Formats: sequence, C-alpha cells, structure tokens
Amino acid sequence: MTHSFLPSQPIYTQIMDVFIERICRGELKPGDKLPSVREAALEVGVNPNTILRSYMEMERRGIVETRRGQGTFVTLNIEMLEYLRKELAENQISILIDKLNQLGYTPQDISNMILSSMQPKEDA
Amino acid sequence: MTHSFLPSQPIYTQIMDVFIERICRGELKPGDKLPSVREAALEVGVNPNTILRSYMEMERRGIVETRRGQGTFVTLNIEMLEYLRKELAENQISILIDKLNQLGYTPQDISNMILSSMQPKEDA
Amino acid sequence: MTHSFLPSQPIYTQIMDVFIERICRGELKPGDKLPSVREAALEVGVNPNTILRSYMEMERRGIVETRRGQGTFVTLNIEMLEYLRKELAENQISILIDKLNQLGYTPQDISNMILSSMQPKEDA
Amino acid sequence: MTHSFLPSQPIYTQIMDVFIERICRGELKPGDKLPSVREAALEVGVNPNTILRSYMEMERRGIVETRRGQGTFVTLNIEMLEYLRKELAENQISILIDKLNQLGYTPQDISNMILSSMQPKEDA
DNA sequence: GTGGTCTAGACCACA
DNA sequence: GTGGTCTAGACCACG
Repeated sequence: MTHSFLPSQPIYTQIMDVFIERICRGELKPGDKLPSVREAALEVGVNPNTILRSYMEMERRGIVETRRGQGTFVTLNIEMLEYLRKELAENQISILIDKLNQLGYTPQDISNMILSSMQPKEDA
Repeated sequence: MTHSFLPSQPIYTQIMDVFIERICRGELKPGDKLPSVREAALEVGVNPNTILRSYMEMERRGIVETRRGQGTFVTLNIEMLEYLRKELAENQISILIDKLNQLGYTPQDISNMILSSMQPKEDA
Repeated sequence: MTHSFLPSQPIYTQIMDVFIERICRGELKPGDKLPSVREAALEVGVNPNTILRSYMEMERRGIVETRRGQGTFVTLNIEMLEYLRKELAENQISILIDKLNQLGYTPQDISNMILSSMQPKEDA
Repeated sequence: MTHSFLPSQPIYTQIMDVFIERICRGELKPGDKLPSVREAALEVGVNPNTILRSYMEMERRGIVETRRGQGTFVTLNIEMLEYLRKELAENQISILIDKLNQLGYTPQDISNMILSSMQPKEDA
C-alpha cells in the first residue's frame, strides 16, 4: 500500500495539460505550430509515442489539428478555445471550492475570503 | 527510466503537506497521535528519516509536539491550528487567482465565475 | 570503548556553535564564504550530512545565507550579527551566574568577585 | 587534523571536576564518604583505575583523604574547601571574561551586562 | 564544483 | 517501543 506521492497521473495527460495551459494563456495562439513529436520528446525527455498520444488526445478534443507531413497546429476555432479556457478556469475553481469545503469553510466564508484576496489593501 | 517531469517538491515536504491537510480537515484532532516514524515510513514506502524530517519540520512550525519515547502529537494550541487552516485556505486561493489571471481573466470575471460556481449548491 | 561521559550535545549543534563563535569573534566576516560542506566534513572528520545540517540550522536562524551551486555565506545583515553576539554573551553570563549560585555565592559576592577580576587588567 | 568535538580532556580529570563541583556545591560535605572506587567505576561506566586516578589527584590536592580499608572522604579542612570553592568560581569568571573579550566587549560593557543580568527586571 | 534530498542501516536516549 | 543522531554513499539541481 505504498503511496507514490510523485505524480500518479499518466505522463501523456500531464504533457497535454501543459500544452492546454500554454494555449489558454495565449503563449500558443490559434494556428501556431506545436513542436514536432520528436522535438518535444527530446525536450521533455520522454518517448515520442508519449508525446504523440497527447497530441492525439488533443486532436480528439478538437484543440489541435494534425496535418500530415506538416505538423500539429492549434485549432483556429476560436469558440473552441474560449470554451476550453472557460472549462479550465471552472475546473480550477470547483477544485478550490471543494478543498475549502473540506477545510470546513461555509460558502459565505469562501466568497468573503476570495473577494478580500482580490483587492489587496496596501497597508504599508 | 520514468522521468517525473512535473515540479517535484521534496518528498518530506509533500508528506508534511498531507499531514497538515489532515489536521486542518479535522481528521487528526488536537492531541491526536500521529503514526510512529517507522510505521508511517512503512505505510508510505519511504525511509524513516524522511518521515522524521517532516515531523521535525512540523514541530519547528508548532503544528505538532513530539515527546521522546512517546510519539508525535497534534498540538493542543487551537489558535495555531486556526491560523494554519486559514493560511492553507489563503494559499490555495491565491494560487487559483494567479492561474486565472494568467488565463487572462479580469478580477471582475473571476469574482463572477466564483460566485456563480457557488450558487448552484444552494439550490440543489 | 571510550565512554564520552560528559553531556554530549549533538555533533551538528557543536559544529554550529563553533561557526557561530567564529562569526561573533569576527574571524568570519559578513559575506565571507564558509568552507564547502564536503570540505568542512573532511576537516572536521564527520559526515557531510552532519555539516549540512549545521549549515541548514544556521540558515534557518538567519546567520548564514546559502546559494545553490555557490556555497554558504555569512549573512550581510549586521543587526542579526549584533543580536547574535549579544545573545552569545548573555548566554555565557547566565550560565556562569547559575554556576556561582549553585556554589552558594550571593549576588553581592558575585558582583564583587567579577569586578575585582576585571580591575587587575586595567593596572597591568 | 580531525577535531574530535567530543570532550578532549582526559576522563579522569572530568570525573575529578564532577566531584569537586559536588563538594563545592555542598552535595558532598566535609567528612562525607565518596563512593568506593569499584562502585563509582560501575556507575560511571569506566575502568576502576580511572576513578582511582581521580581520587589520587584529589588527595594530592588535599581535597579528599583516603583511609586504607575504609574509603575516601571529603577533607575536614574547611579552609581548604573554602579556597577550592573560591578558586573554582574565579576560574569560571576569568574564562567568561576571556570569552567576552574575544567577542569584542570592553570591560565596561562586560560589567554592565553582568550586573544587569543579575537584577532580572520583571517587566511582565 | 556547490548545496539538497533520499536511502539503508546502526546506535543512542528516554520511558 | 518512541523519537533523534550519525554514517556511507547515491543521486539530483543549479551554475
């Protein structure tokens, strides 16, 4: 019953998440070319198949498009990207809220804390 | 030959974080005994020294008290625990807000999204 | 088979104390580099981990600063060093006073003895 | 050039010092019997010869008297004990003053610090 | 090179 | 039994 502590999520998922974050943050814009499978594999230090799998999964979800012989590109479908960005944000938010619930905070507490976190008063 | 890839915090820190979460969630209450160093080491699959280090760090922070020959116990200092819980919550919140900022959301967007994430729970 | 017999403080603490004394006496000045962990380990004849531990404890107390890949340096924070020097002196003094109390000397005796111990130096 | 860190003074001297302190503190009074050599050796975990040597050294200095077949006793010579007590105290004091000098304190600083250490103001 | 983490296993002090 | 110190040696991250 040994925990691993180190990331238990499959590596290809982790890699995908990194690309999705880059896309949502705008580091990779619609139409931009992702690094080639081999290139990314070297950079990240994993097997090219692992990279390929994350590209395929992103293609399945409509996030990227693969063009034979040319490479993999961020989709030009802006709505898709908007949706993705919103989904990412909402996931993060609901994870946070769950955690705070587990810590025993009420919804009221939570919104107070969050709101006060966003308007940092400059006391000093 | 598996690369770990994602930001790998030291194991002893991760272990500490797990215990802190358990304490903040109330799974471990003030005065409760933590598993012995050796026991936890077996359970988690790491070296006893690694567990010891996380216990010592928690002791240094006043989260647990350790009594030679008896064990390690959650502090009875309730204020400390309250502080810890709040700190944990605020950290999580500020991490979230950073991420959402990076995704290009304005403070206004963020509070809207968060508030609407919490209302469904009241209806259901 | 030699018993150590007298109160044996942990080695890493003793090592720390030696460094602190050197710093307080000005042998190691603000910004000076401490010997590398491995070097000090050889010199002193202990395991590098033991040296590391004393360095880490000094860092925790703000006495030294450690820069990855570069080394460990005496803090530039002069106030800290002043504080340290004073603390060291006061500790030594209170230890002495305790001992003299145990020997049955009254505060009056003690100050007389100390004052007369210091005057000869002025004459000589 | 390995430091030892652990007490470098000969064991028999350390043992003697412990007895002298006990005598000066009045735990062992004039005429009291010291433990037998064998007894003390067991208690302390050293060779009986080591104990014997410390007893002999104390006898040489007139601190104890050994009576064949009866044991070793604290001297009845009160002046001797007074002298011993004073010597012990003055040694400790001069050691302290040396240390404080090395830390860069002036005689003036030293007497101020010591005097203020002895009249602990109860602020709280 | 530097510091830092981790393991394996010994040995100690306290109770 | 408990926590705590120490060693030997591997391996990592940073520069």
